[in-house]
Amino acid sequence: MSGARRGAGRDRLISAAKELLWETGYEQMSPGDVLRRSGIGQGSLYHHFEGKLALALAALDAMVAEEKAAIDAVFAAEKSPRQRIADYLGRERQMLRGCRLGRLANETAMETPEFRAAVADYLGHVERRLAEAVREGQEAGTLNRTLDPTEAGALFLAVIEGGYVLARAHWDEARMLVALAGAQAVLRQMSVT
Amino acid sequence: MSGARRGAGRDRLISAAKELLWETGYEQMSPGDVLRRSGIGQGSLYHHFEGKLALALAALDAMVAEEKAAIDAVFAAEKSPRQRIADYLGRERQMLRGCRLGRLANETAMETPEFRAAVADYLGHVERRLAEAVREGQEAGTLNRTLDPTEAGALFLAVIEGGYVLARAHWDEARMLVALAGAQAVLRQMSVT
DNA sequence: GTCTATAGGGGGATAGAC
DNA sequence: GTCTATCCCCCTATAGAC
Repeated sequence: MSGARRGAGRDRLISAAKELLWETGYEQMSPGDVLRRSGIGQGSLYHHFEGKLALALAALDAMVAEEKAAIDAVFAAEKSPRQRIADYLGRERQMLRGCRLGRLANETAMETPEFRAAVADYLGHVERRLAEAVREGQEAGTLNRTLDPTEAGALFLAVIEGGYVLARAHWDEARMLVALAGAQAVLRQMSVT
Repeated sequence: MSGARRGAGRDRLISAAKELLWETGYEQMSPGDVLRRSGIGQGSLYHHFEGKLALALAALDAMVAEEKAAIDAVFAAEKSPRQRIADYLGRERQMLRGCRLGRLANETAMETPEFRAAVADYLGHVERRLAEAVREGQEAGTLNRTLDPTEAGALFLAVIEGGYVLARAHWDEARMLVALAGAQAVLRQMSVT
């Protein structure tokens, strides 16, 4: 009773906000949209949250947790370092929708510290997992040292995030796939065996 | 007189719109903002343009023309292919502001064909220049063939566009610079001499 | 905790004088 | 071609009944 359980209304608001943040971004997401989509009445939003921003931050936190967990599954320790990176690169994606977190990078809401921190948290997590895998592979001798682990991690992540931009700009998944093929070729070049 | 000359008012509106599109994006740019910044009165905007979208498209076209010209200067033919790519990668950038065109990739206005086409035009132009340089270098024997020209062009562009996302997310230019260092290392790996 | 009703403000656009 | 005045709608938030 005491704070452990949260009402279904709150959760439905967060679910709707998560969908809308991905589909339209923060500025474009109006409280009215959230209410219509969640089927919840006007005042309830302001019972559970201080306002639109607080709701978005709650939704963002949930998205970050989900995406970090999905990333950790891709980077499971039992795989070889090279396989982890290959799986991340070749992962299934809804390319035309854009990265759930990265697509928010240009919203004015990024000026809000907690908002920006959530996006940075996710991207930093992926980048660290990538760098970690490269370092491990180099130490094990299965990846060569042509690229610095940190630089390689940033490179691979940037290709993905930039690939989303290309796919959306041309409205064509193939534009991301070409960039991805370049990254995969780089990974092959790094592979020793 | 007959259509050759455009009033100063129109140009000032476009200038203000160009600034605002870069600073805040399209959805966030209100006609009121444009008017305040340009110092022009209410009705004049609708004398020169059908509405906000038409103004933004005119501003976009101007931005694309400017940026393509700047890109063509970077890819001047008298440079070696490798130098052209290196100059593009190492180009001075306002990393925290984001790519003037690429930052619009996630706006809902991208659903408007002319809007999306402008962004795609710029990005396609850069990608072609990059691929062209790689192909030329390979034919001249100064770049090896570890990467396909098309894939390399997409890779380099995606790293830049993704680098902007990383820099903005962490609010730290260094995050883009690390990814860039990775791309530069890849370019070095491709260099024969 | 959820609802309906409502309010203030600004976004996007138009009217019409000068 | 430029200006001021004005309009309608929706965005964000609050009030208060149930």
